[in-house]
Order: sequence, then structure tokens, then C-alpha cells
Amino acid sequence: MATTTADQRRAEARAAYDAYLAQCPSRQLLARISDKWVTLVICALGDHRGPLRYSELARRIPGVSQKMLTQTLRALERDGLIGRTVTASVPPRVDYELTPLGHSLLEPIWHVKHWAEQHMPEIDRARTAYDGARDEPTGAVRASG
Amino acid sequence: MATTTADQRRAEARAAYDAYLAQCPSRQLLARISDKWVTLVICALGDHRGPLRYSELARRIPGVSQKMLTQTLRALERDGLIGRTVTASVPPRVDYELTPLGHSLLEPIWHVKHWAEQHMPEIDRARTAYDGARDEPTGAVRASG
DNA sequence: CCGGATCCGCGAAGATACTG
DNA sequence: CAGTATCTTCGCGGATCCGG
Repeated sequence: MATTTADQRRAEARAAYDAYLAQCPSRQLLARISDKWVTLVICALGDHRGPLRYSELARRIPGVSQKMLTQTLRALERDGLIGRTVTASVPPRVDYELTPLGHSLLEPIWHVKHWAEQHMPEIDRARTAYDGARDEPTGAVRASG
Repeated sequence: MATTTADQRRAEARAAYDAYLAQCPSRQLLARISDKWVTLVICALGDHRGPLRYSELARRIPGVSQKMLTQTLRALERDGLIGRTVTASVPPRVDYELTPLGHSLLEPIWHVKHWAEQHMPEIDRARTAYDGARDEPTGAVRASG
């Protein structure tokens, strides 16, 4: 009967995972802010310290597609982190801005950014060392870090 | 060769995006920690305050596949955030632990987690309000969660 | 038996063209 | 200018097999 357990184990694992996420609020938020576009949008709005238009936001986040930007903005709006203001004039203007709640998220994110800026060189060195070690296991000549 | 325009634009955008990431260290780290498994692994190791085996780590992060766990662990090892200790005995044992660098990342991450725990209810309320508003723009009576 | 690498299927991310 | 629909591509997740 060992073969039938595969499906059961999948269901169990799924349920356990779901329950795990459900019981732990930080995990839910983690899942939200772990999205890179979310963080970039928050940072962009926070950096500008004011409302930004859709296109302006897209301009500040190179590499983002309209789809993902819209999707991210909708998600953030739904979560109450950003506000969406529509000016229904001939040139459609939509402004996005951080809500107080979204603004409060900037602080913890700033800590992470700060850490990143401080320790990025170390990480870069670690990467080089790791890659170099993998490339030359015998340990002959290692590239300068 | 008009068809190459699309490819060119893609390459340009890609290059711009890449350059954007390259010039901004925080973006690089952001791209790394924006991976939810990364954060979960870091938190799991930090929470346990000691080395954890591969299977033990997988047990503490329900829903993660072996592939992603291994992939994440490799990336973190490469970045010098975690250490990997292989005990090549008859029962293969591989222990992972936070390096000092990885440990220092715990603090900023903790801030984020803390924020999440504090503001999750607000976000939940915002979501409900948003969904409710979308469901009944006219203001009809609708009693869905 | 544990740790991990590989292959396959699926769903989401991404780019493009189109609409209001 | 803002946003949507469609197609493609890619990365995740799962199952299976391999090495120690």
C-alpha cells in the first residue's frame, strides 16, 4: 500500500503548507513582499516621496512589463499599501502613492536595503571565491577578489 | 532585418535593466532576498540558532521542493550567507548553518517580519474592503467573506 | 537511506498588439 | 496614456533515478 501514499503525502504536504501559511501572518506578508516588483514599486514611490503616474512608475522600474506593473499595483492597492487616483480627463492620468500603511513598510525595507548596500561587496567576494573554487578545485591560482 | 528590432529592444531593455541592477547594489541583494525560499531558509536557520540538516531544513519549510531547497541553499552558500558541511559517512549527512554574514542579515529581515506581524490585520481588512467594494460598486447587499 | 541531479508538465512571468 | 488580451517562454514543482 506504499504506492498509494504518494497522493496522500502530496495532499498532506499541501494542507500542511497551507495551514502553515494560514497560521503565520508573517509568512503571508513574506509571500507578498518577497515579490521583487512589489519591493521595487514601494521603493520607487518611497524614494520619490510623492505620487507617481503609471508611466512614470514604469520608467523608474526598468524591465517591468505593463502586465506585471499593473498586476503589482493592483495587489498593492488591494492590500492598502498604495492609493490609486484616476483623473478621467482626455489624457488619462492615474497617480499612485503610498498610503500611511505602505509608507510604514518603507522603514523595514530600508533596513534591508541598508544591509544590502553595506554587505554587497562581501557577497560579491564570496561569489567570486565560490566560483573560483568550483573552477579550480585543486586550488592553484585564484583570481583576485 | 526589420524583425530584429523587437529583439534589439528586448536586449536593450534587458541591458538597461541589468545595468540598473549592476549600478545599484541594493537591487542585486533585493533580487536575492526577494526569493521567498531564501528568506524562509535564512529565518529557519536563524530561528534554530544552529546548524540544520538538509532534511531537517526541508521539514521546517513545508511546501518547498528538494529542487528549490537545494537551489536556494546553493545560492546562499555561493553568496557566503550560509555554510555547508558535508559528512561523507555511510548515512550521508549535510549540515547548513548561517555564516556571520548571513546572521547579520537576520536583523533587517526581522524588522520586516516584525512589520508583517504588526500590520497583517490591517492588510487583511484592506483586502476585504477592496474585494467588497469591487463586488458591490452600487452598494447592494452582499454578504460574502 | 539521505542528499541531490535530471526530465517533464504546468502555471505564472514577459513581451506584443490592441483598445478606450 | 493607462490598461487589457493573447501568445510565448521560462522557472517552479513533482517524480524518478543516481551516488555515496
